[in-house]
Amino acid sequence: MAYRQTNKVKEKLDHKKREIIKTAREVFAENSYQGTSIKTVAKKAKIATGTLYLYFTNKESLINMIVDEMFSELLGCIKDERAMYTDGFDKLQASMEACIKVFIKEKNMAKILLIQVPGVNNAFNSRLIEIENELIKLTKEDLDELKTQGRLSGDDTLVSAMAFVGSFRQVIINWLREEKPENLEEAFATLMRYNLRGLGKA
Amino acid sequence: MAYRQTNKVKEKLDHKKREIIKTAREVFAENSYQGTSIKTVAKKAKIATGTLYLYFTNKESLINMIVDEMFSELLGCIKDERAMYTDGFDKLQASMEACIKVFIKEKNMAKILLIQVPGVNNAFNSRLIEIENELIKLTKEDLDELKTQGRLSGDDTLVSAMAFVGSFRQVIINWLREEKPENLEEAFATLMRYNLRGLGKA
DNA sequence: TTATAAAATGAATTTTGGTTCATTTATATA
DNA sequence: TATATAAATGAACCAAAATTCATTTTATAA
Repeated sequence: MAYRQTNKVKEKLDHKKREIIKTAREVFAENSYQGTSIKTVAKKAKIATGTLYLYFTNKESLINMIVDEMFSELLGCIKDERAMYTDGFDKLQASMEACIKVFIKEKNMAKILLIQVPGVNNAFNSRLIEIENELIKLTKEDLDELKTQGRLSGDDTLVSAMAFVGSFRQVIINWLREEKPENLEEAFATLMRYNLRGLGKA
Repeated sequence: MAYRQTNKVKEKLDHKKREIIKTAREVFAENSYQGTSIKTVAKKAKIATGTLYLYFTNKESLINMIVDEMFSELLGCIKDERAMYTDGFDKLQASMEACIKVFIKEKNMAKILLIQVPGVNNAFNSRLIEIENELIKLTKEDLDELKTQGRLSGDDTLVSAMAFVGSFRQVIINWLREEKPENLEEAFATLMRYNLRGLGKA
């Protein structure tokens, strides 16, 4: 044999793959999945379109990789943050605080998850919806626990969990779209108070 | 001249245009804007693809017409319902009740407005955002009024208004996507209580 | 009834965007 | 340095979907 991939090259390729993913996240965040073309991603990543296909078998596998990463990144942060508390209300707060932290740090992820989500028509979107539902499920579990402890109003915990998540979601979306409210951290405190009252914290 | 459009024909054309719009709403609601083809719309409306272009200059003008109509239909209902009350809390409730009523009656509208929203850079998508922001604005006005009356907690009314609208939005989206909660009317009552507590109704 | 113009048709054309592949460039070993 | 193989290129290819247009059908008025 006259050639075998060396470590240096392997690292270079890895780095290039990360570069493609990073660029794709930016492009998907601005336009939707259906709205962005592979050619655009390739051009922005400064590679030929054919090169992209050396790293990903097709458009779908690229977006799948992105969603998989976002999935574990976000839910990982949430679970880490929650693990620091045992009290139900604290865990609730921890979940949303983790979300906000990640979204502030990774605005592109927030845009893909919250703005570009829409229809359920392709595999990509249904994965995104999965993340959302997972968060609602976690929230509902906290609420059920608090309810059995008698520390909550008797309302339907599923609806309450959706209201809880939805209120955060809306504020974050507006922040992403038009920088209103300007200070998301501050809004977070307001939101937390709003929802604790809403839940009927006893 | 040997031919001039008569009233009977004019009416027939009008009716056909309505028929196309109605069909398109159904198709756009199921697939997204980008996901539906003109041919599908035409076939479902039982006309040739070319015929559709006699009524709309292109795909975009069709969706624009649809969004324009939804815009006035929904906001019209909201304003009508609000006009029946003077008290701030009543007006708040009236807004959301109007939304829910319209969405239950016109599920296709709800799906297009809340789920099939495509990417950000689309002209008609900004109209959708307009509707959402208009509702938040109306809500904020109610909250400001209530605040000056000292009937509300002192929290930021913009964030509260977003939380308010967002909580409803989330529940309606889940209802559209997976029929959970099953009974939207009942969820509405729960949501209303949740938000009134959240607002710090005094 | 017939001539004329409107309305409708759907196959043909154009556009768009994902994917491939023959060719070129870079890298590693002898 | 020469050679074999990996990696990269981007024009060409292909499929799907938007749009057009030559032709046919329908409606009006003389």
